[in-house]
Amino acid sequence: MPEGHTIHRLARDHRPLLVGRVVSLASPQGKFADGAALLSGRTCTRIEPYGKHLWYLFEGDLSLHVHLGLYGKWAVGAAAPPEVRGQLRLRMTAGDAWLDLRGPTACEVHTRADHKAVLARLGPDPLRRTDDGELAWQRLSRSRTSIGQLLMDQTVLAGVGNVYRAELLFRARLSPFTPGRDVPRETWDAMWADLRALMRNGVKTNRIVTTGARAPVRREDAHYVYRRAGQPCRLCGTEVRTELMAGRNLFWCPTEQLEP
DNA sequence: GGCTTATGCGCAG
DNA sequence: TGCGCCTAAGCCA
Repeated sequence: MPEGHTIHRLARDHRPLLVGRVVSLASPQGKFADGAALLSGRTCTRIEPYGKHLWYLFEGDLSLHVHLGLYGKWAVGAAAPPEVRGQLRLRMTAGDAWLDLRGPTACEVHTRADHKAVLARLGPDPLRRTDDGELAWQRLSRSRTSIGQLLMDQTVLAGVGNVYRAELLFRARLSPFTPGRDVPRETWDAMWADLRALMRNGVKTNRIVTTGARAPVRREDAHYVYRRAGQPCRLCGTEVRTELMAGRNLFWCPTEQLEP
């Protein structure tokens, strides 16, 4: 489930397998053959997540840039890697570990300049301790675009996807259709703080749970509104609604979530 | 086993 | 605005 928390979790899980080690790269599918050859045999120095992007830095100022998109997935294991089958974009091996990447939107070699260029167009990432919501506020508080769309705009905020969007707005009791510039400052401050807490919990548990349900959380108890169209709102019983907003399914409760 | 759906995003038009 | 990427889980039979 690749929203920002997934990417930060992957970084955390992959670091002990790769950082400080010589890594071999291959692209059985062939689509990344040149890049794999270029990076193979180098030592991985650092793994850096930012929003939904992930960089594996190697010596020589080159990095592997991965964006999972909607379908991308990593599989990881120790000892003998499984027999290659299907479309395997990238296999990395280091020591005992193997890491297989399938279906990513982006898997490419970045120079330091490429890396910087991507970072330059991303908004603050709630999962980065030193980032703060001020930059996002400057953008959204001047925009007539709906808060529902702004939250998904990676140049405003990095790492939020469709699940966090829907759940954050519900928890703030804010209508997704509210123009950015009509969002009260204190509402935004509370949303930023809430988002940080939600996403940190997402990294820890490797899933998105926003209802405060206690573990073990059943899938149907994990969210307030996301993918609950037609079901009763957990607070007021009103049917949760859905509608396409900028090509993505939006979910909200029309009773609980009002414009300010 | 087949069909539907999806947490993303760049591109054509 | 709609399509294509390309994968896997969830659902049905």
